[in-house]
Amino acid sequence: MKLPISFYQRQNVVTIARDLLGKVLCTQFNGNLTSGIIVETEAYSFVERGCHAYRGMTERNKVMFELGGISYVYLCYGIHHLFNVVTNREGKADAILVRALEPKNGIEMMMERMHVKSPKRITSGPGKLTKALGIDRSHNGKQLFDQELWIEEVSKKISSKNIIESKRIGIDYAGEDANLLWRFSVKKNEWVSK
DNA sequence: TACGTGATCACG
DNA sequence: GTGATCACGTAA
Repeated sequence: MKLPISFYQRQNVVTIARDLLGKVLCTQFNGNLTSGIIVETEAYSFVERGCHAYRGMTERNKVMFELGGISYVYLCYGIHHLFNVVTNREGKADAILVRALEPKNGIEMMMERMHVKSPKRITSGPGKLTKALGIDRSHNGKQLFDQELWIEEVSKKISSKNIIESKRIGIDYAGEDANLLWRFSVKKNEWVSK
């Protein structure tokens, strides 16, 4: 079942980042379904320095200010497309970076997109999973309740004792806010990024 | 540890 | 316009 839009429109981005673990991120382009179980996320909120929206709205981050339930995809280091889920109400610019997946459907297609012959660590990192699922900036601002890009709920939920909290990666510029334990990952899951 | 890579942002 | 910066990944 696709997650309802109300899932994304709650106000606590940290809670939603935890809740996303165990959900399934899916894409379907030209009939090719690819998906993976979300095993690592990071929360970002406009109130703290780690967030792109901290200094207000720009051309790049404007979709973060829209009502939750859409994607925010941007190019990082000139090479990698990073996929985020926009949450909260209009004007409250929060988002969750999806950092790693455990591959589920369409593994052959993912290997083809990655130009590799083995699925080993094929979706273990935020730049890699977008490439494996075929996500790029053309999907920025897209509704997460549609035919090409969505997130599904599966029966089993990750219990809180199996969730590891840690500091977010690669935001040294954020000062004290870099110490927030807003990165969440599934304990002992081999697909978590290194 | 070092660096490729190009859009973006804050200057003027 | 321009230059510094960057929510990564790979090689070494």
